[in-house]
Amino acid sequence: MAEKTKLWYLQNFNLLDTVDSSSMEELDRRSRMRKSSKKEILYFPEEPNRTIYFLKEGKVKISRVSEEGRTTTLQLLGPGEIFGETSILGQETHENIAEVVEDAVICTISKEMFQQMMGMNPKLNLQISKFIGFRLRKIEAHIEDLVFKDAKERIIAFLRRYINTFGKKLIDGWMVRPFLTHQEIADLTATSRQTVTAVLNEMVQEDKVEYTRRYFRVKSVDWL
Amino acid sequence: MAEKTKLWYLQNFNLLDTVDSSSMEELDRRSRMRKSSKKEILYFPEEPNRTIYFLKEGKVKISRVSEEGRTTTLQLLGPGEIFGETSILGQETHENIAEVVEDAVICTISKEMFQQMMGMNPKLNLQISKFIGFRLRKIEAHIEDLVFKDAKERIIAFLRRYINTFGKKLIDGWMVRPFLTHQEIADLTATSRQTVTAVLNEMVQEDKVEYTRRYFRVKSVDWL
DNA sequence: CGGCATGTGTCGCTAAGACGACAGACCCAG
DNA sequence: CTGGGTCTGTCGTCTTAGCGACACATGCCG
Repeated sequence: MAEKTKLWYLQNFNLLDTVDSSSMEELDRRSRMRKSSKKEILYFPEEPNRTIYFLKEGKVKISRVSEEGRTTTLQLLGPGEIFGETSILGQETHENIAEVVEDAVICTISKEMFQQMMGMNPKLNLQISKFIGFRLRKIEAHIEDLVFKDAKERIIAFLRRYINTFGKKLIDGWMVRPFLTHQEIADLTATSRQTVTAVLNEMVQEDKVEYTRRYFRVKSVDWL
Repeated sequence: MAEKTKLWYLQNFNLLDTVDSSSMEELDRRSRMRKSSKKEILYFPEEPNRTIYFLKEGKVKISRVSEEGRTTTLQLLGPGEIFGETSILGQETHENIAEVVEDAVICTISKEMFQQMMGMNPKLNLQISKFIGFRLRKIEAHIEDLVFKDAKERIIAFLRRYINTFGKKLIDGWMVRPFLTHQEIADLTATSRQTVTAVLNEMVQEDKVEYTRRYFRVKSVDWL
């Protein structure tokens, strides 16, 4: 099951790879590219939602802030992912915040143009459907984590995903760089900064892991 | 904001209403209808996912069970709603359990047929997109509740939604029937049965609410 | 109509984990 | 190279809510 999902994911990871070259060119023509640096906010809740974003480089986080000011991060996105896809699902205003967390290169295209392209290109249409299905599953898995896992398990599950998505495999383990702050991990896992610190250090004690502010290293290959 | 969502929801509530009559007939021809009684399971996790379900009457719950046997309910669906829509989003096996919780009348159609119809009918296509967007928002709101609200707030928020969706307005309040068991509410809100009992009785103390095993009544119109 | 299964009400215990506080480390900008 | 802002490590405290236990109510079915 895990195997299957992984394969499926890899096959479908980069939406744009599977689009035929003529559409690809059209997309290229019709979209705009820009660079955004860390801390830039791409959209806020309540803002009109008329654009699809393709993240080429960097990282973007999608999050929510409660009325009392608490923050939770719904997703951390890397190169090859898209976001703002709810605009093509009839959602007229944003409900989340999109913030660049690592200097990014982003392509944008208006939902109208994109919908037009989808209409002419069944393959693209299919890809987008699959992508949305994938996102739905991801969100439901997030709920499952929140309900069934305790804080420590959530943090570890997140680290696994993070390493798998953004890390590099070494002979003797895995490495990710740059690493996140404890607060960022806390927001991603709905825990507190202090708990993240504690769990991380416990893993260091157990000699499973090593980290500084710059990198995070897993000392075993099969920690997955 | 809440107003808008409500309106939007009502406009789009019954997917089938907005489909033009020729497609409607076709759908009617191609789908199968059946009755299912309480406790019947429509699908389990891991089962192949090749069908769209239209719930005409009754209630169905979509839930998950953890490895340790804990249960959480992701959604409680009523007449006019559809489920199993992930089949058209490329999800090949189910990840949730669909169980009838109130005797139901359900139409089913194979995903292939439905996709074919969607291809020929842009209006239907649009409706389904909106529906999926709506579902996505609902799930994200669920996460927000889990992260930001405490047990009591989640229970109350759920009761509001439940009353709004399934209740009838009275001169002096609202009424729903039949009512859920405390355990069912607990599963829906990721709390424990005892906590639900406590919260419910606290509301009875405060004279806001009245209930038996058969019905639940809110004693004020503006409890919404 | 009586008994058994299922649901409710209420305790008291316990643990998880949030939070504030504060010291010390780190790191970049000036 | 140094100082201030940010991040980390560690305590102790406090609250929330889950859980087991058990008595009682309800109601369904034979």
